[in-house]
Amino acid sequence: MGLGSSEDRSEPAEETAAERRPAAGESEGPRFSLRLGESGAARFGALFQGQQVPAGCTLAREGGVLSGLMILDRGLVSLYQSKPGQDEQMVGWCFPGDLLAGTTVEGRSPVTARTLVPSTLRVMPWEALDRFAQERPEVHRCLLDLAERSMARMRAHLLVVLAKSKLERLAAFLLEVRQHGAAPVPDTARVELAMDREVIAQYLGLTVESVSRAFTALKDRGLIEMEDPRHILLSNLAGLTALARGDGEPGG
Amino acid sequence: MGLGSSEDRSEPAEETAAERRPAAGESEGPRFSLRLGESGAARFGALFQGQQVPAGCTLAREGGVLSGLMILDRGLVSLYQSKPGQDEQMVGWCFPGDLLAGTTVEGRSPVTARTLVPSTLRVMPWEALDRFAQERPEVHRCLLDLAERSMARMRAHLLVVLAKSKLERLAAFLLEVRQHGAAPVPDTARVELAMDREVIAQYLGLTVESVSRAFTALKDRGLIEMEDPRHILLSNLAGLTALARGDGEPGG
DNA sequence: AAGGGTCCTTGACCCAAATCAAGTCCCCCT
DNA sequence: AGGGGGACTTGATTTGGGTCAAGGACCCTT
Repeated sequence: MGLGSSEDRSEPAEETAAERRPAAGESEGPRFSLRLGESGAARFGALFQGQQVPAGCTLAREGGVLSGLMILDRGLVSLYQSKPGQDEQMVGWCFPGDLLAGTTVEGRSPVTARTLVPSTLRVMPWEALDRFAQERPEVHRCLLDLAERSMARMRAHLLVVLAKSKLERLAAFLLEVRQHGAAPVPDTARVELAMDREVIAQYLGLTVESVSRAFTALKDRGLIEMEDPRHILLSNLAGLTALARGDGEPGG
Repeated sequence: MGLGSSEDRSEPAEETAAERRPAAGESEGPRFSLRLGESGAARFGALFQGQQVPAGCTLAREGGVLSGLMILDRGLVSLYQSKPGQDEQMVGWCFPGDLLAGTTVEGRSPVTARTLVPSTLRVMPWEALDRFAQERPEVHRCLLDLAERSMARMRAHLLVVLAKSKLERLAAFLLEVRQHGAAPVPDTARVELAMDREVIAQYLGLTVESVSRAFTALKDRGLIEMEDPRHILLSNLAGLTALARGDGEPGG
């Protein structure tokens, strides 16, 4: 039960740190940048327990105690905040390399975190983190970088939601997914959506119907093609980017 | 010019660190919590240069290099991000105690920061911070706390903007201002707005007209009274809170 | 006191997105 | 293969907030 939350969840496959310890610089290692140098990075990585969890499982609950620092290594996690009264509201996601659970460093999670796809977590219990930090204080600096990354994404999200139309929002969303997706080929303009329309709608501050119409509209404008609802081909990246930035006039 | 940005700005009154060094625990000291213990806090505070800046001056520019860590000690700062094409979009504020400029720790500012009222900044150049951190590595931990605080506020903002109506947004805004205002009396339900309707509108993702109508609507419902546009009496805090949370039905 | 500016409010109208209501497609289950 | 259900799309209608256009209140200047 080394996971961050002690709440109910489907059974994650347990693995020891030793089994998953990466050699320094190996591609299997954690995907966050460490700035600790080779040996430091290897040792930091080794302290993490890698855990695999299935899709749809809750990693942290809003207000719940976290037993350690969690970093997402592979997969996709969505973050929710409860709206008193109604159901919960999605407020963001974690991509591989992100600090989980809204990057609280100790204590209680400010959000509920749930996997959207099967994911791998690296978990470092607080005591281990403290021990490591005494030896390599730069760890905190590096956590700050991760926090900054989260904030940058939140600011971008806020910008989209505050100032953009339905179409612009969806375009921005697709580009964000493409950017942070696992796709290693940078000019591959095909994204796989790990989430359903409902989740996208919540993220963008729209309704499911509006999202669906926005997809259709983008398709009609020749900016995307849909193989199926979850597989989108961004056939006009430049146009999509212009639209997302809000400077592209829909002249037509 | 020890200020964070080397850009043009109105002349801030320069003061030496010595003049403003606070005694440990003195009320004049920096208002952020340090977790460094008394002596540590005092030394950290002493390293900061206190600087006073007038209202309306730009402390950091998006993409601009910051010469040091800035923490807002008194006053109010708004943060903007540029929307390519159009003018800039407000994305948040800093209240006293907040890390400035979206809490980047080194390098370039992700946002433009501008004072809304005359403010006091504490500035720590990077070199001084590094020196201090070698001696007291906990500083980084404490910066992480500040970052977490920023993120919590951003999440709350996102929640408001994603899921709430005009009235709910304004109610949430008023409560936020009350909470973070300088008012020392917790049950005083009177807030002074340091910003005009335009800034409020940008923050809430509305237009000036909608904000104005929302003020009027809150007044008509007996939730607030307006002495003048900048001085609001929250005459029904419970009702306002219920509205902001979205669970209060506007029955009537 | 008159004039002009800025900020705020109000009114009339319009439009983008929400809501309500069917469908359609696809997958899974038996 | 047939049936049921969830996810997605589409259509019709409503509505909340945007837009455009006047006012009003206040301040600052002369």
